[in-house]
Amino acid sequence: MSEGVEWAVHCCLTLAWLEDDRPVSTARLAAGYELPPAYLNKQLQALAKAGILTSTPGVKGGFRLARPLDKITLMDVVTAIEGPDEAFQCTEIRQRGMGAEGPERRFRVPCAVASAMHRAELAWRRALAAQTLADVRAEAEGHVPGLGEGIQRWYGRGASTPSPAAPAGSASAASRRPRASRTSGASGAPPATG
Amino acid sequence: MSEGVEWAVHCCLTLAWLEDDRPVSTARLAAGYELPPAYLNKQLQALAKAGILTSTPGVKGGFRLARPLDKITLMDVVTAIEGPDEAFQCTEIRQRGMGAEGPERRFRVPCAVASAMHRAELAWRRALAAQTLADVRAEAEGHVPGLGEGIQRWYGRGASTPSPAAPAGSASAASRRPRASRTSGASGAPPATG
DNA sequence: ACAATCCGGATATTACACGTCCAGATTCCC
DNA sequence: GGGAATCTGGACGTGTAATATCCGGATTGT
Ligand code: SF4
Ligand code: SF4
Repeated sequence: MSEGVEWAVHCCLTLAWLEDDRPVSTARLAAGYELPPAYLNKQLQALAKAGILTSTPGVKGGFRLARPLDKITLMDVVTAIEGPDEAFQCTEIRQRGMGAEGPERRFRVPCAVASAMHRAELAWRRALAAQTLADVRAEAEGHVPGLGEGIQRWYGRGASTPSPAAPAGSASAASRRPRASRTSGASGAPPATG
Repeated sequence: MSEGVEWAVHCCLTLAWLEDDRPVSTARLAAGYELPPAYLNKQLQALAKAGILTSTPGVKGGFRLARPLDKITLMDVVTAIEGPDEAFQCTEIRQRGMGAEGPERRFRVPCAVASAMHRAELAWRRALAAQTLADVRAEAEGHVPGLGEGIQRWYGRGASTPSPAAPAGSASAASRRPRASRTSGASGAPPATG
């Protein structure tokens, strides 16, 4: 699964925590997590095309949530970023080699391998669709009570002026951080934050 | 998911359908599905290292099932080929940018995003672990009754001599078939065979 | 008018799945 | 014993897709 999913979930949650219907630009969302702004913009565009975010152009434009968090499931976000294809893609190797003789038999009958994989995929998708971003937000706030306020403070919301300079070090040495190698593993359990 | 999973499942089922404890070489398994032999060998080695197959070297060597089909789950095969990593890998973007201030808070508390994704992954793994290759085989035979006998015939089993020449066109124009493009989609439902 | 922003495509870079090849070890058959 | 067939494990090459950047165009606020 591409890391764009993680970015997308975090951006949606951030937009919700701001509790503010003013749109937030790609640059500011990217600075909040030190992500490459141009690439993050691609993911946000995908979320907008999927109807999860709405985008407004112009100098005070940006992105905002298209609907409340409890109407956005994790399945929505994953599908918007990853596309609709299933993980297991059948290559029809069964029709090759010893199965490539007469087209008489083995046609149109459902495949046991593919349908077994399909059942597992369905279980995954159901589990994703059963969890809304509101659930995730609630669980996160249960772990870290001050979360929303901290984010609002970092974004300078609450003050009517949109805070001319970014409060912290802004975006500087952002990109070129090679995604943590999958083999190295490092820490095991689901790590910090919420 | 890599196509090696499909190859692995088909090879295990084929070994079971042969109803014969003589090992089958990589070359013959590859010829049966027109797969690149050297690369299929890599997948079979992974299955052997996972304890699903046993390999015997030597001129009459090859691979055979290490245990009966009803003791091999789809989860076993997928893990053997794909490795143990979860699909969603957290990059800890939460610790960057606005979250990179003091190490005092947000440490060691479980992550809501990661654990939600983890729950979905667990559902997928449970669904895979609940289906054994024996189930898949039974479902396949329900769809195409003559399956096992046809495979045994193609492999020349039943005749005590291991059939000096491959019955059909053997392996010739095997590889270089670009895996069906994921975007093209083509047919929708789980396709033919079993 | 100008600046900030989104939009969408083109392009570059990098990681990894895919595939080949080779030297070594083991076993079978003559 | 010698040769052939096979597995083993690693190095290597290849091609595609994920990652990342860039630019021209359109839209909107000041
Ligand atoms: S048996 Fe199923 S998984 Fe295998 S090639 Fe046929 S359709 Fe694909
Ligand atoms: S909040 Fe969860 S998913 Fe996001 S960076 Fe932290 S641990 Fe990873």
